[in-house]
Amino acid sequence: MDLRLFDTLTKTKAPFAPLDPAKVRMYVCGPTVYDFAHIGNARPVIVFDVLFRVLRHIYGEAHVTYVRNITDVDDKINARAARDFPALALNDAIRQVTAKTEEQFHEDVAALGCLPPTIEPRATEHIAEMRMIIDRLIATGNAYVEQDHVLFSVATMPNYGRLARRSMDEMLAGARVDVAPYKRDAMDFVLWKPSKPGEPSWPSPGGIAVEGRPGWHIECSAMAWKHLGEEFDIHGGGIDLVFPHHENELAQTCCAFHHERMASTWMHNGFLQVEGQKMSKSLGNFVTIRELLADWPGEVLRLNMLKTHYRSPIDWTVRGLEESRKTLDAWYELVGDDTVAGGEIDEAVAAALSDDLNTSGAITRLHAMAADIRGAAENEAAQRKAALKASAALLGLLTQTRAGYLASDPRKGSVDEAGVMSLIDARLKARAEKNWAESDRIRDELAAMGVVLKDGKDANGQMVTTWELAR
RNA sequence: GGCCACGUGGCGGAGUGGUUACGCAGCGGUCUGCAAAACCGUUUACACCAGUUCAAUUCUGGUCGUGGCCUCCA
Repeated sequence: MDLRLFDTLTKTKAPFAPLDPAKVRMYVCGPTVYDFAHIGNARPVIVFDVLFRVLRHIYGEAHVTYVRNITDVDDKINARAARDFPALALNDAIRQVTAKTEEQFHEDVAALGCLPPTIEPRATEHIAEMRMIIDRLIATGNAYVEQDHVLFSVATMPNYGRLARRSMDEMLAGARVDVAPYKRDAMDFVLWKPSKPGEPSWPSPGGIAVEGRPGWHIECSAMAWKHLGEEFDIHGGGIDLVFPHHENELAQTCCAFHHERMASTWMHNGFLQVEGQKMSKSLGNFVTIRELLADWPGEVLRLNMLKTHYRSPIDWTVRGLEESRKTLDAWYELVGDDTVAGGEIDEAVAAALSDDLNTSGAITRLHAMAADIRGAAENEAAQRKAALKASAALLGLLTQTRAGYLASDPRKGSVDEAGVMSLIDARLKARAEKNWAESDRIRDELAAMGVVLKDGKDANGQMVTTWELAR
């Protein structure tokens, strides 16, 4: 399985060769924990979960380290803490906000079928590493102290702008940033800044007397360095992070450790729109994972996300979700609960995923595999079901039992199952007596409850009626 | 304003210099007491205009449209 990945830095798809195949290392920028994650936040989590699974498949579970950080130092967190816990001291309030939000995030992404990362570091636990990197940058002349701030001097980094593919002139031409008085150059960015009274603060680097807190970009440089080293294999995140966040991380890490590269491959997922419009609170189409999970099984959200290639923009629509649910309903009905374990992963599925995570290509192949099960003899069908499950699992799909999947459908709770079953029995009885009027009346009654009947025959030719919720 | 990405049939969405993507929906059929489900079959495409080529949806240029970044938003 030859993995090829698209690298944002070179804008080309290239064969992936880990620095050390015994220790494949990936870093993905995680959430800032101040509120429920929205469906746009879910995209990188799901996309890089698929990559994590593919890497584990190729190199072995023990040989892949996936680091996804939690940003728990941030102005928005401070604001939220002050708003929600006015009675507490700010630092205690912040802990309340970050602990609660982190737990919600973990619940949400687990429902989306995402594996926990190998390591999930918190920014607040890596202040010492940030100070160390900042002091190194000051020592090398890449950073300077001004009015109790530490700033990165962009002019000292000849390649600055290469990830975002823009020159300094271009950036200045389009800049709408106010140049702060402590900046020597308009493009310089903050590594460390003084804390306001009551805000979280730590002893500052660079010999600054007052306490302060880190800038955003330095957090990721520090956490990636601590857990993955000076150079590692894959750095991922949303495309909006390319500039300035990743550009600045790259500058910090490369200058501090004297490397040309930070990560061998930079990967960025595309943006998500909702019903054809950009998601924003003012448009009222801001949709959280939690809200979607109230209407759809988590796995439906996952499949819906993976139908589109990760670099393409995706339009998140109810119509698309309905289609995704229909597909999963059918697949789960097909494989059932009695699938034998240890199925072989289909080569075409693996090949599609190794081609820069072509998830739609892989899903196409899953459809074909499902069709093959329908036509197969019973003993062969069992094998093919196992293969379908094993192959889908590489995308984190069909990882549950059918019962587990059905139970994850929030609509299920709205129906009285025992009542439905007794109505079905009554209808079968009426049918046996050829009382079609009564049979149809019961069918209509169930339909009014949103229950659709499916008549079939079992192996002995006996009439069997199953039901599902209206689509 | 500067930089960048993308535009495939009713919808979603791969891919390719010349051959059916696939899924959903629709339509026809089998089955059924009638339906539904299932199964079989099937219509519709490559934004626009030029250029390169024997041949372009696929390469090049332009136009229009959509989206992203430049405002610590994935």
